[in-house]
Amino acid sequence: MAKIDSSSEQEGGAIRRRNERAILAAAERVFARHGYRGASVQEIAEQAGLPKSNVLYYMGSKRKLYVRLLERMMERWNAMLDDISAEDDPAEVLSAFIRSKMLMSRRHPEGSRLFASEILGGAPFLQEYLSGELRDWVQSRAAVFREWAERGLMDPVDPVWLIFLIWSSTQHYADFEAQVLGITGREALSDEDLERITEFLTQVVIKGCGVKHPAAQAPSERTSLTER
Amino acid sequence: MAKIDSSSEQEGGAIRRRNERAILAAAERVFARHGYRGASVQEIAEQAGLPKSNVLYYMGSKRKLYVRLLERMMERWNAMLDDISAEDDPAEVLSAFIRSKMLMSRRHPEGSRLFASEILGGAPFLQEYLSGELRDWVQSRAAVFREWAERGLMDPVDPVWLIFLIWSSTQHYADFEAQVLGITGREALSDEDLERITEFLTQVVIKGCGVKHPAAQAPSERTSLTER
DNA sequence: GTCTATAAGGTGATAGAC
DNA sequence: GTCTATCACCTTATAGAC
Repeated sequence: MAKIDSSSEQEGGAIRRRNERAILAAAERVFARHGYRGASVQEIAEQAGLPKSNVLYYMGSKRKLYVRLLERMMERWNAMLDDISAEDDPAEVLSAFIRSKMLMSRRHPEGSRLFASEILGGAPFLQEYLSGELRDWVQSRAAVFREWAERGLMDPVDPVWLIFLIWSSTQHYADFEAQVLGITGREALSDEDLERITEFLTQVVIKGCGVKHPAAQAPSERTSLTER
Repeated sequence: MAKIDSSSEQEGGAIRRRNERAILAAAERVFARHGYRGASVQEIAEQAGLPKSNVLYYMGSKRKLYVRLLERMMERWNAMLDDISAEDDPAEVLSAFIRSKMLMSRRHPEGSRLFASEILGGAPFLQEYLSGELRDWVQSRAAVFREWAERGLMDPVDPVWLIFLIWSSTQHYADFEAQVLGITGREALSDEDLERITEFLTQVVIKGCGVKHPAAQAPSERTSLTER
């Protein structure tokens, strides 16, 4: 994958850094809302408080800007995906997995929607990533889940469908936010709501997959999957 | 307006009906892929095998065409949403719910993605529907779920989060099809795959929410299969 | 570095020929 | 009923003034 130059080094002045940040934030919103084609550089520029040409000057092209946003989102994603091993406790790993995904929906809803929009459109820019890097990640987790099942630590569910279940049910609160708010009649979901939902999803997944709790072991501090 | 009336007194002749069908099918694909703004009437016309002006002649405007597609999808949705009562068996109702949603993803993937795209963009055309009709539907189901919980037929989970869980995890296979195929390395999901996924989701939800099986099992505590 | 002006082409919609 | 020609506008991108 292409590296991400975080734009903060070298010749980037304070102005450039500030403008780029504003453009990226605005672009994430606009692309998330209208998709790649539906988004216009003009609208991005307006939301960033800059003239249109400035956006193209900094980012090169609409396409490059879009790819850069996708890569930034993939980096956030990767930063979250720690390694696990068959020696870890299934309940803890699954719980941390769900929690970190919910946190991702909470902290980067526009990024999540940008990603969703890209997938919805057939993933023209991400097909390589999906069938390469991400597929490998899923397969390695699946192998661990299968070993847990063999050891009788959980039911022999298909690990891939389980991963999709966790992804979809957590991303839902970012991607379908408009629906969630409309149906619940809320203006926004509170931290407390999110906590309740996280607990609900964790319980359903762990209980639903027959995950055994380690008999004599208190839940140890396992913070590698959770942010902060 | 002189109308050539050939063999059909209904609104629109055979040609019109055929063309409208082609336009609706093409438009659903294009809107699903690129969103409302990103879709062009030109592309819809090409995929329908008609000149651009013809699409606008039949449908009035891009906007009307889009709204018509959303309404058609809502109709399909409504046709699926049977009434339930607290007297029904929870396991059966939840199982049927999941199965019908999976079938919806299977039969109308473009419609599902069109809907998803609309929600992703903030649901500008559907806000009324979400906070009105659909909200009422959810609330009435939620009331039934709560009564089941009070009767001890299932765990006291929040019904709304449960409905979102079922929606998200089933729609995932239509909306994120590109991701699912990329990761699984398949060309398409087979009927058998869908059946397995349906069974998996059903099991996780029913077991995860502690839904009791009606006739076969006495309500006494059986801790051999589920904890607590 | 920053922004105005403009190029080259696509957009939704419509008028009017057939 | 059907389709070609056209409208005014908006799109991305660039050239060049300050």
